[in-house]
Amino acid sequence: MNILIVEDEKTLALEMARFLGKEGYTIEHAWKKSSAAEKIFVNTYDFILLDLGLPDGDGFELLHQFKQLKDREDAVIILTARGDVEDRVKGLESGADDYLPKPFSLTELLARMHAIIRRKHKLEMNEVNIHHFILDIKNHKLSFEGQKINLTGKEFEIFNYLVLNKNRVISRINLTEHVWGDILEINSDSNFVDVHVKNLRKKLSAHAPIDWFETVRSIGYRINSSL
Amino acid sequence: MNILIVEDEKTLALEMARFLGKEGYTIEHAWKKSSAAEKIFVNTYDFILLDLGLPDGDGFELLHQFKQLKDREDAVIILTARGDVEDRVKGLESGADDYLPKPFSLTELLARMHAIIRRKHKLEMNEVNIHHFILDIKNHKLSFEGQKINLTGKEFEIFNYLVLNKNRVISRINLTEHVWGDILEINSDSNFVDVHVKNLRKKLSAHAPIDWFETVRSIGYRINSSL
DNA sequence: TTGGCCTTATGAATATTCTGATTGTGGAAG
DNA sequence: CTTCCACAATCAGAATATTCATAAGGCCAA
Repeated sequence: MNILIVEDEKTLALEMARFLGKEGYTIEHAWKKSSAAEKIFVNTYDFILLDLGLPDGDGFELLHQFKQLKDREDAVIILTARGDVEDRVKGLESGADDYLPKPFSLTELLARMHAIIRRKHKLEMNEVNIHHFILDIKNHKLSFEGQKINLTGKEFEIFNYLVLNKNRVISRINLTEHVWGDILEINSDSNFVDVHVKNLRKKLSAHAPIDWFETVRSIGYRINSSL
Repeated sequence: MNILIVEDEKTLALEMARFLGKEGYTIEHAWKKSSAAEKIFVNTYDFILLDLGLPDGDGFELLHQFKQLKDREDAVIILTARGDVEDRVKGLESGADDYLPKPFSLTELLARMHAIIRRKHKLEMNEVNIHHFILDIKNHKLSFEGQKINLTGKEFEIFNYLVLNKNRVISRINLTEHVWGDILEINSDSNFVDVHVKNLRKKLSAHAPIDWFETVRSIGYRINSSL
């Protein structure tokens, strides 16, 4: 999953990036409203972590601009100084998904993010069940009938993304965007996605047939919930 | 589906082409108003993505010219710099189907396109029901009473195009244009359309009679919604 | 420095598309 | 009613495109 951190306080931003990076998220920064706007218009993110007090403008304006965009799924979490009850209300009314008063613990941020994922995908827990495989989003674990399956970082991210978007075709480009983030140059006719998918499939199919994990030729991949 | 990209900024144009290409669309470019006009008069497209600021003229003029043509179904999406509220209003009044302020994310462009398809064909979702076959346009999936049917790319495109234009006769040329795009050189004394139609029919008729999938002799094909 | 992971490179395997020849068919002309 | 012809359908194999599989090299974190 890819995240945009909009935060001018660099120490905090780096700390967040480091922490979330270790959790397997792909991070991008923006220090100012202007650069944040550019990024938001051009890319899509799974999460936008938005500080309201930016050097060159109000974060609310940015949120407002973002909300004008249609068909966007990005979850927005507002970060701001404690006690601004005004802000909190205003933020949520403006369409933010959650609000986190500063200072906050990174653990709490993560918990909120997980909660949002649950909500968005209508999950009871931070687990998804696919054909008897159990994907534990929170703990980055995958198991099959109690048996643990060790996936590498990229493998997990790919599986995670495909499972959360089950029954939809996910193009390689889309997958790349969300798993690798911005890195895709215009060139990049590499096959790293295919390689990871192949390794992932190998690990999965060691436990059970995975005919529900389809290749959609010349487009991408799709995981079907029902066969 | 075939798309005409009218955009002079080549980096952006190529990026769009690459992205949409990988999503299964057939792409054509035009860098200038003049060449765009030529193409628009000669061919028909499913989508025309129109940048307003062209080197040799105003994109509006082009849009205007296009709107003079009758019996054209091409959807037009205007691309222009953010904040040009004038342009926005003018564009939509001139008969564009949607408006996308630059910069934009490719994912969003795709979402808009799907939305337009839905709107044009009065669909609730990106699905069409034909005689108990369910065609899932967005996810490149076809099924019959729960049973999945595997179509190749061309087969899917053909079926898709015929179904969206059901109850109309579609000539081979028309079909070729939309499925294959510009590629048809003077060569095409071949019967590749027939071959794909035949294969498609075979896969369909394995599930149910398809007397609603007619051949109109010396013209082309037609799919009837009611029998 | 080591071990695991990610990426690149390459060729094999597979699926799809196209070609060209051949057979089948509707319907107009006689 | 039959014949004939242009067009459509069918078929199999060649050409192409895409994906899968394997392995090696590089990078990063411990």
